Amino acid sequence: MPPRESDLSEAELEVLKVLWDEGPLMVRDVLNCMLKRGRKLAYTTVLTFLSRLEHKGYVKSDKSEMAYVYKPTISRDGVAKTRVKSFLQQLYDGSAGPLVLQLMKEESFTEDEITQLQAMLDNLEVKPGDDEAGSKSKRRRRKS
Amino acid sequence: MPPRESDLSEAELEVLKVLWDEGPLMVRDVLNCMLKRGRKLAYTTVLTFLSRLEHKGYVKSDKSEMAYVYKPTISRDGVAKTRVKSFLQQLYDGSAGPLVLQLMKEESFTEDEITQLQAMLDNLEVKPGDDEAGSKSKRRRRKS
DNA sequence: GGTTATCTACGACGCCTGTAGTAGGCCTGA
DNA sequence: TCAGGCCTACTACAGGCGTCGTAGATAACC
Repeated sequence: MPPRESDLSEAELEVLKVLWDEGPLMVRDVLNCMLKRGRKLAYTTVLTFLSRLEHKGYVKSDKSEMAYVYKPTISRDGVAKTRVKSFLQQLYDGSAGPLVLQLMKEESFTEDEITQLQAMLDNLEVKPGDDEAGSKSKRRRRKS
Repeated sequence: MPPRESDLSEAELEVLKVLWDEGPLMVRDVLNCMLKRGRKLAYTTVLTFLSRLEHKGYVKSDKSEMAYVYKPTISRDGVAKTRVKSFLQQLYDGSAGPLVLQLMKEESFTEDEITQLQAMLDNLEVKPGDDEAGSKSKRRRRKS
């Protein structure tokens, strides 16, 4: 197997984030955003990251006016999904349950998130099939 | 900042997993476990990983009988926590809500997990007006 | 005792990553 | 027209990581 799957490195991800947040940008704009975010680096470093990202297919550049404008080719959500998947695989053998449980135990949530969670849970509990027969004992209350 | 925080690489994590699962082992045993798990590599490669892990302080070795026996110095949970934290930081700016929501949406859970989740949620949802003095944040945690 | 199987210590190598310098091209204002 | 800027292409380099190979020490066996 190849030494390493061509994935996003940490620095590359940061650049992508800027592009997601601020839309298509020229190198200098990306640099400025990074600086604004407390990330100190050189113009050419940013250029390197963008080139590598383009090489890997994560951004596309268009020559417009003076300089190239870079724009992501994948969505933040897409990346998030992929990374969550592989994270899950890495640490929990692919099952989400333990992670969620741990997060619920260790982290905190907004009222809003809690409400949504409750809603999803209600939904989950009723969804796994209409087979009311059998294991209804395990089912928990649904919202009335 | 240093090029990279001295963290666990992917391969090193795999080795650690073996040690967590199987207890203190000698190099050869670790190798055999890895092979059993479908990870093909050379004896010396495993040795390298173990040495690096020891150098980083994640395992300790004791000379017993013929060969060194390696044993983790951190718990699986400890590592999991750290990594979840940094993962959260990387992708969701540190807040767990969005991740949990996404997981709930995309992944599936066992009855048991759902039950536990519900229980935790119930715990989270304290009655209105409780307010543990000076509610500066709208985040909720379980009572500890 | 010589051969064989282990184990450990070192070194090596190529790829990836973070970070940047340099050189050459093009635009612009004096 | 020339100096000063800004832009891109190319090169570099050190350190981490995945993967081993080799050589010396040690134990075990015939």
